[in-house]
Amino acid sequence: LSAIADVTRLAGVSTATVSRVLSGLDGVSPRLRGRVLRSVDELGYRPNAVARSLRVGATHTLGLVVCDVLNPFFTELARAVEDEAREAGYAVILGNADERPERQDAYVEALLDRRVDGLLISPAVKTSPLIQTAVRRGASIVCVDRTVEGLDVPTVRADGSRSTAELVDHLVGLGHRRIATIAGPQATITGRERLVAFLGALAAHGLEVPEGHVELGSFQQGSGHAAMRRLLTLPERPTAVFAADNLMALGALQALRAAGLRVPDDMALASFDDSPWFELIDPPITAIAQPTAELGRVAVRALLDVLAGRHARSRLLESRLVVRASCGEQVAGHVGAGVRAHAEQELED
Amino acid sequence: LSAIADVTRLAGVSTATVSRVLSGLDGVSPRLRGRVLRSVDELGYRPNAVARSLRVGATHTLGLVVCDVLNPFFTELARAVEDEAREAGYAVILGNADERPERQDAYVEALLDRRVDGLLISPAVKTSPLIQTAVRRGASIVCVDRTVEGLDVPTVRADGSRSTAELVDHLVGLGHRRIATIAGPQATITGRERLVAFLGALAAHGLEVPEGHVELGSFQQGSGHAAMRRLLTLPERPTAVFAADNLMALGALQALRAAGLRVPDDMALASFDDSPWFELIDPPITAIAQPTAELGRVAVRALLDVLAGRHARSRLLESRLVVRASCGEQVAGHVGAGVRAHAEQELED
DNA sequence: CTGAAAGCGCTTACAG
DNA sequence: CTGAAAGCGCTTACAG
Repeated sequence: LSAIADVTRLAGVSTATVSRVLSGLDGVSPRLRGRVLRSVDELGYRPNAVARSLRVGATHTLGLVVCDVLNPFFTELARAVEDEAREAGYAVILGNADERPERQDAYVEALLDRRVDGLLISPAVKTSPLIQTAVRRGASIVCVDRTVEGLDVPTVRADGSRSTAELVDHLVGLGHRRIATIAGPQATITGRERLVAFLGALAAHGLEVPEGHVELGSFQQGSGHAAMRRLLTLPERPTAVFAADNLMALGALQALRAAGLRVPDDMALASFDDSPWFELIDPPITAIAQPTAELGRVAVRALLDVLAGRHARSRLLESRLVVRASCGEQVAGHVGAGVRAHAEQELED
Repeated sequence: LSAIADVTRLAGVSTATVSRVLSGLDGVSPRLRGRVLRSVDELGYRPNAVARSLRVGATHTLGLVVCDVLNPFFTELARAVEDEAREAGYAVILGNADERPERQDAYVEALLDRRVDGLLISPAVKTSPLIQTAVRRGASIVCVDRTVEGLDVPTVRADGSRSTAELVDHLVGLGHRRIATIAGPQATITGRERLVAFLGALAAHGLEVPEGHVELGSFQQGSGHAAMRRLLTLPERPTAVFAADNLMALGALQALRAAGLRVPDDMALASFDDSPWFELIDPPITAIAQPTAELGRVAVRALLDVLAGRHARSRLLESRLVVRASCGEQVAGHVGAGVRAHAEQELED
């Protein structure tokens, strides 16, 4: 691999001139410019971005640490992030926390060591001393989907409360009274928020949640499977289950299939996070759709704002209920009113 | 952010000593070592990996360029790559070619500029002059899933021919005679291989493929949808369709649903690439499963071999047919014989 | 055991 | 318009 010195030698100019030509600065005579360009071409010279980064103090690289790359929600998010970042001239290094705080922290550290210009994190849990001190030391960080408690950084997420309440209305409207949930980890804001909204909405209908009707999962597939299996052994079985994410819904469905139970007759099922597969299941699965790609794009833009020294707002996008058949016969026109497509409101300012 | 100079100042030692302590080299007195460690701790000093990389000529970072991150196959692959790389102390920068050659090349260039130690590529198309010259200039590259023509680098992929032939046997055994395919791009080895195997297997059964029964898709969801719609308008409609990947099968299924057709009675469907959703569809979808995660891990190990100057073999893993109900009533014991779980054979050496 | 110094490959004031 | 030189933050021979 050739270095700038090879070019200077071949072109008979100084490194300053080579650098100026390649940076597109003017103030270089056409003659020298031509010689530089020809030499660069002949050598196939490409500037070393590592050296450049050290010198200019920026890597034009963003870090993205997600909770679980196997979760389609985060896949789609990552894709949008990568897309938006690329358009702005940034590469992105991806880290997968696998829902484990220590792995998340290891990634945050590795990315910061590599001097990424900014970091996009969907924190595995609500607390992270490491992230706290990183921010205090001046790291540019934006949280997406989830927040870290007491951390003063812009956060981009979708509200889950409202659509969860709509979902409960939908279920109750269809006659369900014993509604269970497979909740996410209560150490995450999304897991917590969805459970609180679920319980609150049931209470608003005067419904109590019996012992054992709140299962705590890990947001991963296996935990959804196990939780549904436990729910099925309950003496007073629920008639409907709300899974707090995509992957747990998948696991729950597998458990229902394995038990030979039919949806929605034996058990209604609804999920947070939509999936293109849901409409192909028989019956199609009712779900709450997040504006996933938009979350990613908005988060990147917020991070770019931070990097540019501009003020970046936190943003709370809307999620929306997509009613299909998995909770029972649909009452015509029942839910339409509450549904707004990805409208958005602000958290702060 | 503090630099090594801050530590030397606080600890009253030279940069050499700080560097030695942090690199875990011995030959530093306990007294100085203690002072360095205390100062590092107090400052929260973390060595700048960019500077280190420039000095030692290695970034401990791998690049991964995949065709399409929205494709679950590549998601799972990426996850395995990231996992295996992390265990070896490497971070991975992810690039998404989105099945577009020019975007792939842009990523390859950006990653090489950033001096990744090695590059894992699943090339969007069979030819890439850029990759060719990169290899000639000494870049460490391993191909995964797909190859580049005439490129002499280790390649890790799964054989699709054998299981595709098994699938055709399965279809013919169930009485299908008019079998169509939604093939992948013929400029990719996987797309080509699967189509060639499909046509070959039909020929072995004495079956011809009528005009219009070979649809060419892009490996992406929309193309599967469009292709199935076209197949449905054919005067002599096929009774079975083989989709050359996951996403096109998803699109095809959506088209069948939209047309109100039942699987397998109105149309049998099988797919290359398995999905956890397939067993939840009614009927469960017959598919060819690749050892995806293993492909990723093996590819990383091959790349690490290259980086270590060891010889790395190309590897051809086996894929396997997973018979479910989407092609018709299953004849008991019919396919079992040909099925081997992820056995493997070598391409070279 | 310790430090002064060179050097990785760039960019960018500074001087001419 | 051009180049010599400093410096980004490290590591690593080299000398003592």
